[in-house]
Amino acid sequence: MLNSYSTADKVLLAVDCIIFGFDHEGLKILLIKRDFEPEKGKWSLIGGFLKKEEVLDTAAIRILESYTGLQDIYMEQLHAYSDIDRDPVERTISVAYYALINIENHNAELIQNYHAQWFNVADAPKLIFDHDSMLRHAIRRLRYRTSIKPVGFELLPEKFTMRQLLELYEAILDKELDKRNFISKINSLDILVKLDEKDMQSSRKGSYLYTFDKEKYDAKLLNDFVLNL
Amino acid sequence: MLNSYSTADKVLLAVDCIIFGFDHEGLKILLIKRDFEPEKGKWSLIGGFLKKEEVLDTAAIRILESYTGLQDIYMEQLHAYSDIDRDPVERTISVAYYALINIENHNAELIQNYHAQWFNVADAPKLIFDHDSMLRHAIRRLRYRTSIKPVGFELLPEKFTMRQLLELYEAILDKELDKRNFISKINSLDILVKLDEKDMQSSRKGSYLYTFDKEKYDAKLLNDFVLNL
DNA sequence: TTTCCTAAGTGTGAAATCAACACTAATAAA
DNA sequence: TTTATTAGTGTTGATTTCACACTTAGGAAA
Repeated sequence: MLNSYSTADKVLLAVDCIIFGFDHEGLKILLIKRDFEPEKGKWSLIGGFLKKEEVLDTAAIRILESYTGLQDIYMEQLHAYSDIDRDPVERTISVAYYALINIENHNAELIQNYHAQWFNVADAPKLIFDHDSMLRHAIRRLRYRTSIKPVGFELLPEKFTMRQLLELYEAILDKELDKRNFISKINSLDILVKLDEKDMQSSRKGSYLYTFDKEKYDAKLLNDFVLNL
Repeated sequence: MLNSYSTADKVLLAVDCIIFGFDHEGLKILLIKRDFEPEKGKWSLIGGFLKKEEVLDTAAIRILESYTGLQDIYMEQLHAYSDIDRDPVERTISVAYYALINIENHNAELIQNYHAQWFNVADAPKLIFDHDSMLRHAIRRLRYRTSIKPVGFELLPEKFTMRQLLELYEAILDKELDKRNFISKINSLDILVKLDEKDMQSSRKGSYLYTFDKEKYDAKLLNDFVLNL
């Protein structure tokens, strides 16, 4: 009987988290060294099993915290991976989630205590199972998403300079952008507020700081505006 | 222990299929009347349970065939749904898939034998569980996808007129498109072949038939070209 | 056979957007 | 005071998008 709940197979359901971070060096990915078998000692995405009475979104948040100490990170669902032998121990389907976070906002020490570590996306080590393919997939999605909705909220400090925003986009898209064109496109979206304050770290002259205007940003988000960079 | 395979919960994993079809009346959705409890007799997406030794993509194809007789339909994964009580009988996570098919290419009688039925997307009945939300989500995805890659292969007969293609896009996007602009944009993609044949059904004058140039289409598909309609 | 009716087919110009491009200004350090 | 460094700022030509309307072909009807 096709539809019988009682005879249907049950499977393990895992959640894997693809955490992107950004700092002055570029776009990074957070990995952990597995401390259990199989593949103990190898690098891996942050993952764990879904609990029976738990929603996937929540599981992703819980699992991420349990392995890195990172709290309340908003993640988006990427894809469900179900190759038969993707996990050699037991048949496991994995739902991957991804997020973008500001590396500097999060306690580096804490993350280290958990044996998690940031890698430049470009030179991440080989990962276990099908995690490399998840990562590739997530990068593609991130680039695409960047062209539909502005990112930045999650990746930059509350106050940031135009240069930081530019570099963030360059890191995500992996290409150089024209400074003037970039600034005018961003300004035309009308989601940033220019502050009176300057950041004096970056140069003698100092550069103005901006913040996101959360209200305007949210209002615009509803209709997936396109940002052609 | 967080990582123990042996103590992790196992859950039922379902697959639900959102099958869009197109004919002269517009965009439709294929639904079945459930013939088992719970919600017996209500309209529902086509769904079933994943088998233990089965990949999700394959399960989607199998389940669709088992309920409709439709064979080898290519579907894309949409999203995994995991609300705790989404299925009142037992904790079930569902991975939704969607596809676009040409209604006329598929045996209407066969579909009926299985108690499946086409509905205009605009006036589909209320569906069980969270299927309404899956459907809304799928429509959004379909519209978005339309702007990145041309659809049509799956939805139109092998030979079709420009008007049919136009109407397909209008149905998916739910807006009117300018005939001349549409034609020149489609032509600029250079993926259609104009045949010497005319379709005489539609008018006295008759309109030229086209086919997709599969090779050119595939070549272009690789780099997600944007089609701004 | 002529007239009529219907949908097919076809091009242009104005407006908006995109992409390329380089110099001046401010300030701290030397 | 000079120097060195990054911030900040507009224009132009090219391209793309959008709005828009008349002619043509051919079957149907008279």
